[in-house]
Amino acid sequence: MTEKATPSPEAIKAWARLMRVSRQLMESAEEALKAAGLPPLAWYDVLHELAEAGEGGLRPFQLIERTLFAQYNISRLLTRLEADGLVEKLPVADDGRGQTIRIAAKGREIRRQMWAVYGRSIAELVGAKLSADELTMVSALLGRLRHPPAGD
Amino acid sequence: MTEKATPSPEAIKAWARLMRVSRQLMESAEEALKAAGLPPLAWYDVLHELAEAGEGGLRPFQLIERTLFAQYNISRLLTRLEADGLVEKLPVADDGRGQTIRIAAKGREIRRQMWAVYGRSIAELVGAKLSADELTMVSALLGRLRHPPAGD
DNA sequence: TCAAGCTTGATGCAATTGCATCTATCGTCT
DNA sequence: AGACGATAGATGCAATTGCATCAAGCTTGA
Repeated sequence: MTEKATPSPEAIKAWARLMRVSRQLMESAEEALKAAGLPPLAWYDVLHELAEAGEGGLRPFQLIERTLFAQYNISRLLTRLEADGLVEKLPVADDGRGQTIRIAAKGREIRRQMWAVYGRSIAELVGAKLSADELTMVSALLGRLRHPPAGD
Repeated sequence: MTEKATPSPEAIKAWARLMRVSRQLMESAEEALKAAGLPPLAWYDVLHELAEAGEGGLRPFQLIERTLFAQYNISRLLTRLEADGLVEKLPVADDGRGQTIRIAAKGREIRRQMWAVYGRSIAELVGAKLSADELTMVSALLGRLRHPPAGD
């Protein structure tokens, strides 16, 4: 496990699998959403975070931390979400620069509809392919690849 | 492991980890290439396939099968690669529609330079985090998520 | 208090992606 | 041969992304 310039064959294979499978799965899920006439996955990620945050909402920079999207990406995504009435932008009292984003009723509804499709994709693409123990093992191993690493 | 509309918590967690970690790792690798003044990962994928194919080259539709890129994406990528002198487009004898793409000497050289950086990323981001056995396990588990599945 | 630097979020512009469609050629069937 | 559908690859146009930069507000420190 020492740092080397040239990766082991096992590392190369794991990397290749990871890249290929994740892309394939993501595209499948994306396709299912599109087929249902629903917005793309990125919207779900944001709506999910906002739904979990509740009425207090979140600041855009918090969304950036949680979703890993780029700043300009979030900025424009929020513009679209607001234009569609899925979120509200509220001024924040103690910081004139900032704003608080709160999910709107329509946003919760769209998120619900998206989850019906997205959740089904997850169940079919992942839940149906591996046992609970195997899924837990995948999570644990992938967790150690994060930065910072975590094994939970 | 029956098909359900609502995925298990284990499936959701594994999915989330997979999406998040793969994106994070990809971005790290991409960033390393950019920092080295080298082209993006997509170029590597194509050059890699072409290098493996050897002098015979590959048809664009074969590249699509191997890399999972969209047709228009490959078409434009090849235009750029050719413009940079990394590949050659050759007419193919028995099919007037098609062409054969062959990697050029400069393409091999760029690929070599990219691998120096990319390989290091893989070694650091993956090879240094998990043992060989664990990496093999990751590959096997992810392999079962492919379509079609494979466990090798 | 006010200048200098940092943080938050937006935006102009170029490059890329996605979608739909197009052209050209091929293969097949009559 | 000729028509019809399928396949290979390119491309116009709209949407999105990435990069760099900007404007506005905050914080600190002399």
